[in-house]
Amino acid sequence: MPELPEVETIKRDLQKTILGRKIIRVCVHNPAVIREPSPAVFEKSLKGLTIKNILRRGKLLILELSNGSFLTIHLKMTGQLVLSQKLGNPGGSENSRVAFQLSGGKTLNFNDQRLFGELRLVDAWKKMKFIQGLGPEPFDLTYGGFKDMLSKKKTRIKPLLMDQSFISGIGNIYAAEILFRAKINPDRSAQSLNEEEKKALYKEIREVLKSAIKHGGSSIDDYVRLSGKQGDYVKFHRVYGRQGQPCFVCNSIIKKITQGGRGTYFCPKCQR
DNA sequence: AATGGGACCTGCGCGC
DNA sequence: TGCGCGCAGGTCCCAT
Repeated sequence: MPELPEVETIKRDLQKTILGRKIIRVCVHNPAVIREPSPAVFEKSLKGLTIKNILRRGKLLILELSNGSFLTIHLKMTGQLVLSQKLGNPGGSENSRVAFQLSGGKTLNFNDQRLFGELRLVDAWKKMKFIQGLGPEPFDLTYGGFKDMLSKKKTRIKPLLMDQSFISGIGNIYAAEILFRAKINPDRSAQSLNEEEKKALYKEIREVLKSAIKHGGSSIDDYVRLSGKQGDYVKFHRVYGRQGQPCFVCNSIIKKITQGGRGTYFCPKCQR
């Protein structure tokens, strides 16, 4: 599911709504999503703690708690965080897997149809293996640094943009949208890009992600914001999911190919 | 180093 | 109507 813009949107939604609230009770409806510690310890340890801060690193959400520990949430493909007035129904259509009952009468539900999602309660999030394997945040990168990173890579540019150890936060939707706007064919090798193309890629990474955050992310399938409402960025998509339809720029037919087992959408005329 | 495939799961849409 | 197949915003692990 969510890539950087969606996770950032949820982070900002959480900051506006649950900072300073206390966790009254935790109900684990499906223990599969609790990766550490055991579900019973997870429930017990969180009870009574206050939410002090909300952070994001790559596609990972991090909730800082009043005793110095951290609740980390990875939504993977179908995870959702939804704040509601009442407890989520574990058998309901929203697939509530964990419910956090908060002070002030609201409940934060972690929903996840496919159970790929991962919740962890840890002492030091920066030491997590997942975090240590992450490449730089897109907005922290300088153009010079990005250029150097690209020049060392022989791999194809689209899978590379999705490689979290190369740059963190970009997934399948935004890799496609960024490459379309930068006019780069997804099959090109990273080191084959010329200066102008590298500049365009750097610029579009920032602009596409920034715009997607501004519009609350892309609601394809399951993604919703904390309120349960959809993000509005899909209307700005130019290629993702548009195979067989005409390019908005040149009217050519948008193609779909497979790269690294993932669908890749692009305009064969605009992207060279 | 790079790439492909499968695994983890559930549910949807499609063709027959 | 029903069944089987392919597919899905992610990541990890193994084989070549």
